[in-house]
Amino acid sequence: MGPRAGDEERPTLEDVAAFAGVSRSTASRALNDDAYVSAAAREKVLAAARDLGYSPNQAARSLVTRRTGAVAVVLSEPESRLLDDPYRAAVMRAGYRELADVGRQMVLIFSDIREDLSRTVRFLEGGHVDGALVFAPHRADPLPKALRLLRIPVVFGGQAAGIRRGVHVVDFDNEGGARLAVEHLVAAGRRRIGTIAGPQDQGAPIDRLAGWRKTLLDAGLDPADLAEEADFTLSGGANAMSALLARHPDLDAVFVASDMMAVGALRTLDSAGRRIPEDVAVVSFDDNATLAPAMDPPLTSVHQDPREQVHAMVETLMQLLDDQNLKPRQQILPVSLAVRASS
Amino acid sequence: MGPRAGDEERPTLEDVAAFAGVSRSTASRALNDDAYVSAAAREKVLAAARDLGYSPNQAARSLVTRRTGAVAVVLSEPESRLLDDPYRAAVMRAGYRELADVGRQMVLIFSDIREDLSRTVRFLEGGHVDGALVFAPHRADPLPKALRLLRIPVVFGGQAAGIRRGVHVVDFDNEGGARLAVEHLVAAGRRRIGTIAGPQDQGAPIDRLAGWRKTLLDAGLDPADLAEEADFTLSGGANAMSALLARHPDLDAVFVASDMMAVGALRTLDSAGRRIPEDVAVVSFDDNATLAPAMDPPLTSVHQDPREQVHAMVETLMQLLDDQNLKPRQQILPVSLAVRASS
DNA sequence: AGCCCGACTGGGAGCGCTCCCAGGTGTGGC
DNA sequence: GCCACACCTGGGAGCGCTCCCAGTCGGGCT
Repeated sequence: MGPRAGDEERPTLEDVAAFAGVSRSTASRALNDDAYVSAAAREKVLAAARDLGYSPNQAARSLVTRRTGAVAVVLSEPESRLLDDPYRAAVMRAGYRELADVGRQMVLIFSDIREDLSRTVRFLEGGHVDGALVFAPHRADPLPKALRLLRIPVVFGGQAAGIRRGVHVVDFDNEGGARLAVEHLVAAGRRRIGTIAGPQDQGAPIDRLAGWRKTLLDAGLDPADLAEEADFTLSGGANAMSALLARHPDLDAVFVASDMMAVGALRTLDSAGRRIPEDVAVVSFDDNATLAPAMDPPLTSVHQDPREQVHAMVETLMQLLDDQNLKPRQQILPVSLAVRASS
Repeated sequence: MGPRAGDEERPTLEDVAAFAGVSRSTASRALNDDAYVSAAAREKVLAAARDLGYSPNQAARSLVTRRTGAVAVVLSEPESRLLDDPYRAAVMRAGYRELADVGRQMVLIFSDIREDLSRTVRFLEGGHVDGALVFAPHRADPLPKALRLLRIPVVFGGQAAGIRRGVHVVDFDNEGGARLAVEHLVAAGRRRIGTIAGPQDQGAPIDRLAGWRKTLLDAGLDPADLAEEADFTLSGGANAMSALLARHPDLDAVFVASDMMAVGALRTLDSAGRRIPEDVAVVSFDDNATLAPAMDPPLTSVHQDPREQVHAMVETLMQLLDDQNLKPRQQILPVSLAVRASS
């Protein structure tokens, strides 16, 4: 009829009901497998839906149920990160899968740029999604605060540095992981143990640095001047390694706060003629499945499973959807050390 | 009132209208900046919306407009790919940005697994999105066919190998890119030019292999036995390189169908004691911004800009949304050669 | 025989929005 | 002076669905 052919043919629930010879209500009940539908009716409705190629109009449904079936996954990373951060890629992947498993659709949101904040908030407000999983916001990030005002169910992945209370958080034991790494190095007889830390405006890198420092002190070693901050990128790791090496040519081990930076560090060490692990032992963090074991030498790394984190986050969010008043809880997931040839 | 406090406070358009002292219709017009609203009324409505913290209910809106404002980006890649394929990451990023620029929300869909197909189709049918951008489907992929039946506007990114007609496609000149690469090697005096090809069930790798072969023949060189197929992964590239080297120790150049595989090839060549580019020149495809220039030595690579591709796809989709009967068109984007130290 | 209760069904209301249409007001042209 | 035609406004209908409520039917109890 109109300019667009084919569009108006989409059958509605009414059509299905008529075709099956029942009422709209019964058809709805059958399709949503409510109780109180006779087997015969259910059968007829399902057949009708199949024959007509019916699929429910989500807009209409969510208008009345006030549920969309979608969950936002918000990554508030600097632009550059996403391209080369395999951990975030794994998070996305896991988010998609875990949400699909509970019948929810993932809606990805990148919120790294200034202007994106208002867009992000507007989107979240618009009722497009039932809740949100928010990853690794920065300390300066205004997003967490904005989200709390919205009263939209939110679960954070990784500490929102600074905001710890009143929110749901699923994090790894970053400090404990760093401790594992450094204790491993100490046990191997290393004494000049440096670290390449991540950006100190995020929760995880802060905790990893703290873990390194405390463990050194506990072992009676002096951390002074042995830490270098980088930005989680390969080149950042390489540069930080150069700086450390320049300051401490006698360095015999380094704890790197991410696999990606460790790759850069490895490169620098190689150029500087250091043998790994004979001259300098390297332990990193993330234990990315495609990165850590593939390096030369394979990296000893603190293992954390993004899928496990996301799974816990989704679980919490689902509970939150059922009961908005669920009291805020923080889950700290354990990590382990995958020992390989680099240490 | 109900079990969930706070929820029912969300203001509706009616509330805004009442607050502003106008009718619902006028409020709607003001917010959607339709014509025929007095400046005074518009002003009052906007102020009311701001004061009440109003944001429109998308479900209600799209129920009547039959538009959701969302566009699906479908990646039908094997699971492993996504984690280490920086090109796909760039595509996602660009998709997000380009769609945001035209006021659309990106909804990511991974459709690599069997069971996902029906889920994907159901989702696309459910009216969640206005259209879809579908990337690099495999020859065996049933998705393209399913999508055509839906009559949902779709633009393909990269040839849906096999299906070329009747669909909108934005692709790069893969064959031309391979030609550029090989001609560059020939001009540099190379005579034993191998290739590491990508999976031959996808359009792009097929065309790249064809370009390599034809250019060799045109130069009077024999391509026989000099091609090795791999799966676009780092380790796949490394293994393929080993195989090539074993067959042809006198190889003096290799054209690799992706940056990632080239990284693997580089590693193998290095282990085998080959100097690059003195002994073996390497040219790859993708020219990934974070990968190609960062290698040692930096990679000569065929440059293609994912953002440009996505931009063209979004543009086409927008036209398609306006006019469903737009006649199918194929756009082939040009590529160039970024010459660096590896060749 | 009467009654209750559980199983099942259909109609109506309404979610929050956009669009159509009828109506009102002002301005210009004949 | 009146019509034509812009500009602007409000009410009503209705998008497709879910949920509530009334109602029917048939057994098992007292």
